[in-house]
Amino acid sequence: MNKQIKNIAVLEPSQIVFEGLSNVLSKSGQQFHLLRTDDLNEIQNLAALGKLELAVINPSQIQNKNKEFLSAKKNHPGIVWVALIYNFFDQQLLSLFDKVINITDSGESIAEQIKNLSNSEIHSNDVEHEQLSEREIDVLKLIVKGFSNKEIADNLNISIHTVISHRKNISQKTGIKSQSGLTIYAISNKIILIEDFAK
Amino acid sequence: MNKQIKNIAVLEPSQIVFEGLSNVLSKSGQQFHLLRTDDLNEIQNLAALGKLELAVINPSQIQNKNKEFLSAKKNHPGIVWVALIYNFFDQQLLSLFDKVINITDSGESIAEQIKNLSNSEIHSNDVEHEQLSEREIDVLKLIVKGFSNKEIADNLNISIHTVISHRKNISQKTGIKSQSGLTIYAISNKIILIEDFAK
DNA sequence: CGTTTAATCACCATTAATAGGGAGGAAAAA
DNA sequence: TTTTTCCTCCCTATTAATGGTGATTAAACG
Repeated sequence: MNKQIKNIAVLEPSQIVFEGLSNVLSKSGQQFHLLRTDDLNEIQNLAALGKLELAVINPSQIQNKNKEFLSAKKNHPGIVWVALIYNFFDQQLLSLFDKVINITDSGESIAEQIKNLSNSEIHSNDVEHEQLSEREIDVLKLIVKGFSNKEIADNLNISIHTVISHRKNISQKTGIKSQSGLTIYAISNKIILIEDFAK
Repeated sequence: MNKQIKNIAVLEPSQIVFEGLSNVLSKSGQQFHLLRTDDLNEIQNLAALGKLELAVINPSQIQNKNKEFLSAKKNHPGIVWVALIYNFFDQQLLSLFDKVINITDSGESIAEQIKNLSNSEIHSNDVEHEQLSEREIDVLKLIVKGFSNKEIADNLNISIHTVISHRKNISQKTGIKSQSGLTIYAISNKIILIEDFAK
């Protein structure tokens, strides 16, 4: 088993999670060097300096930055990209990662999973995530809030036909037809926050 | 400022979160003694021994155990009940707690919030939640999955009229008419799990 | 300077959902 | 035992959403 120090970039907004991860990994018998980062660019800079083997990322931090993330992956194929999740995320987003680790797994399990990740034999299926346009997101937000097409039209000061057009495009792009599916899509993609509803 | 050791019971399934919290609190300048627990009973046992001042709880651990939780609160009025959240929770569930802390807050902020919590001047509003009937929940689950009334009827082997009736009652009871609202209601109340969608 | 994308608007036909109105039976609570 | 709740079913209108096809304009990309 590889006993070298592994350098890991961590993109995670919660200090608690970062420190917990650090603790858990330090007990694993392998040495890790964790670097806390604030964005993808920082990870890319670290990667450019070499010796970075893993990037552990909270997927919320790359949301709506798919292209950026994909290009980072392309530019640094030696890195294993790990999603550390403690929330609901869209499957398409998670599929961009080489590995998904859940925060509720036991410490040993997490350490084991990270230990065993090597930068070989990783191949990901880069699904191009079709982005919604600004206007489509406007409409989606209102759909999710339960507004009718008419209400959405009034709200955005456009014709109901336009709203319907946008809806069609949203359905086509996402492959989701039901309002509930769109709601879940919107929650998963942080287009809306569920807290807004629990007012 | 109080410089005594504070005993805190922590009900949190994620080891990472527990250890991160422990780290963050240890840097606060006040001494805390964290006891990791697996369920409410354990917290009550600790409370019975006295000297327990705070309980930090992941609300998912008391979901569907509202009565148990309320009785624990009643039995141990000296304890401050804190929700530590890193997920979406129903506002009514969170309102059972004396304080809600978000995991994405900075370490200093979290430590500060916990330091400043005293077991005085805490009062909560215990809201009774109107329950949906079994059958209504069956229907709601299918609504949220995006099924049409016809599909729901076929699925449950009842007439479409019955489905519509149930929908009427659900709307009346919850005050929610839109599919998206119901979806969020169902997610918040764990009637459905969002993971089921990300198949 | 074309090409593409986004945003806007339109019509038509079909299907689905909502908002009212009831009604009967079974089971549980008062 | 009366009352209430739940589950089941039905009807009539009205409103909303979907699917398809198309068109115009403006901005952005190359």
